[in-house]
Amino acid sequence: MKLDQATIKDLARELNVSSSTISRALKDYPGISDETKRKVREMAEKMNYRPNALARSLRKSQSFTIGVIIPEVVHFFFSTVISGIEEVAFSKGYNVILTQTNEKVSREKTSIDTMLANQIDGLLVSYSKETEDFEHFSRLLEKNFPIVFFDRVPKLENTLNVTVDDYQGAYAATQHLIQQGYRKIYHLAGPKYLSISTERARGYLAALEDYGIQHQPSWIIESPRGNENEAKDITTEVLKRAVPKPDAFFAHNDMAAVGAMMACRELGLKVPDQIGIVGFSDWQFCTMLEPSLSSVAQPGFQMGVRATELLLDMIDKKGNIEGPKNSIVLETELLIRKSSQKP
Amino acid sequence: MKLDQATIKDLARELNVSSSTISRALKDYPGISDETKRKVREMAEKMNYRPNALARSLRKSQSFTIGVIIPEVVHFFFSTVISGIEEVAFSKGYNVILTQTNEKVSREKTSIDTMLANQIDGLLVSYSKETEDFEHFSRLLEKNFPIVFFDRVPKLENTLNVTVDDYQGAYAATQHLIQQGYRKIYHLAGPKYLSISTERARGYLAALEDYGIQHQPSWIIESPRGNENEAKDITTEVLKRAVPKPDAFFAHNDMAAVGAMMACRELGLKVPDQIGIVGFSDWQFCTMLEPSLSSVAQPGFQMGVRATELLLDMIDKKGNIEGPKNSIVLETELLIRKSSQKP
DNA sequence: TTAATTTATGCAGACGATTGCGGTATCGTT
DNA sequence: AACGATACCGCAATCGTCTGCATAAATTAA
Repeated sequence: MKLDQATIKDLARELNVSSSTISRALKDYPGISDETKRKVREMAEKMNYRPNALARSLRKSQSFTIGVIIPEVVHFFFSTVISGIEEVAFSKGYNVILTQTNEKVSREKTSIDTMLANQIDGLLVSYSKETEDFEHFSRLLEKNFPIVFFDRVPKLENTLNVTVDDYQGAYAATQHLIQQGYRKIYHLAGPKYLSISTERARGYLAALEDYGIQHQPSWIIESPRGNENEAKDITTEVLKRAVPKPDAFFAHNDMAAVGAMMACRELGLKVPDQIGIVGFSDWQFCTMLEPSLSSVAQPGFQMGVRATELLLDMIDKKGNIEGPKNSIVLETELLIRKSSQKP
Repeated sequence: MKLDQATIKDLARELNVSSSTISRALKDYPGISDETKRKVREMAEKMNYRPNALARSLRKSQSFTIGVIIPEVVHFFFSTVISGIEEVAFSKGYNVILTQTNEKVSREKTSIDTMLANQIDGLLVSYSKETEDFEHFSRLLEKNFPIVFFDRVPKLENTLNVTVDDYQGAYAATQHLIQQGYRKIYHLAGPKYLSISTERARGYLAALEDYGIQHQPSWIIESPRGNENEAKDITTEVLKRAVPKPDAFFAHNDMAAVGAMMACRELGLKVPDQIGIVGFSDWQFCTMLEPSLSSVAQPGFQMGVRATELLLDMIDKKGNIEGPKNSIVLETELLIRKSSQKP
């Protein structure tokens, strides 16, 4: 069970040199003869030596591991972010330890605790929907612990964030609906305390304003959980009772958009003929649906990449008094498909 | 940047006792007075002491961390497995470090290496599509290193596996199509060297045989990558040229099923009226499609749970000469939706 | 030939937590 | 008064790796 790996000491004993020599030879330090280095390397190969990362981390008090906190892996968007993160981290010799919070603050906190206990060098965070108090983050930030937030960013001063331009994405989506001739455009919004939600709502409203579309507060309907069933129920209600009757929906995510689509289908309303729909995130299934779902694509992989680059940068220049913190905002792309194009 | 955490020594200095006492007090060992324990706990609280998991792991040569290797997080199925894994692991005080191979053996190997360097106590593996040689696993298995394979299991002796009953699931799906009156049932198969693929193909064939359906080898078409575009192309070809013309498809996964559905739509063939379709895995989008896609559901969460339980069990009874190895096969469930029900 | 360098290696003490083995009080017993 | 039993606690080594400092040998300079 325990695979008794050879240690530096074993190599030392075998070659009749000190463990310091082994250590230095393996790291190709100066002051060790080429001959010795060669012998050490050969023996290491022969004995199948693998360094003990724990011991190394303990000694150097740096673990070369970063922690990643995300709400849920099932979300297509987050899974692409993960790929981006791993890509950069691995290429720079860092390990990634990942946990999902399942949208629970409690899990978020314990995860951070165990990650810290494991001496992670930095943290990438997209916090849970439940998180309204950021004390468990600010506590770390005060001590200058490297954290980069992505997608969902906290209302804190002086944090490094990587987001997409939710405002712009929402604006473009809404603008597109308007240009297609839709007028009574309702918005299926996300939870109010998530920055991404409010940004998307802002963009939506701005577009309506800019195009002089008369609207009412009741056009924004919260669909906090953002899954298709919830959205379907809500949309059905709206389609039945709301005045004026909506002729389009801009949803804060694709699941909600699908919910709206399902509601329309059940009520015999044709998409896109009678009702236009645009979602957000460009999940895989968008192109599978009939009609295919227009959506605002977010560069998940890119987000992972940029966030990790930022974080590793922070970690590297530890001593360095932090320069100007440059948060990053990535562009979105509106993908126009059938669900929002009037024939 | 470095959040100079208080160590046991700091507590010891502060309280004028030895570090051994601190260690024992915190672990509530006998032989330490209640008074001392109280003081230690208070001081630990006050100084915000967090044990250094690395040091502990090094000393105990056990890291309380398990490694998880999966092909891709984007796969709905795997993301649910992950949740099951985390659930059990966390509840038993284990950490999880996860990496995706992106279906590449090379990544698989390096991941295992760094995980071992980090002294993981065991490994949960679903290997990549590229993996045809299992030497990097058998090497570890020989040394009795705890590994549990899930979903995709290797052709090796004496391994612990957790799978779903792919054969049965495929059989049920095919049987269902037959009972609905479909006769020319083609199979969109996965890569031949994946056990899950061959099992599903076996179940499919068995059902055809049992119901006395005449069939040909050409009815099984490989769609190795298993995504919707590949499957769509393949299916289009088949629908145009194959003799006899298929009246149903049983796909080895849902993406391929969607591809088939898209092909039918483009060729003006009605699902389920003219063509019946059943997929595998029950991705989220199955219910979103029109017509909704029948699929064989796999208990991903359960699989994660059981696999982790098995693994932790192995880890616990390390010394124990292993008893009979009991692999686990979980039941699938055929979810009948519109795509396979003749009107 | 001797002193000054250079080159190659070893010693020993961290890093933080754990633990076997002892040591010192304190108290009760005979 | 002397002894053993308890109850508490400390010493020191250990896990595997790294590294500042010292040391020895080999080389060069003077």
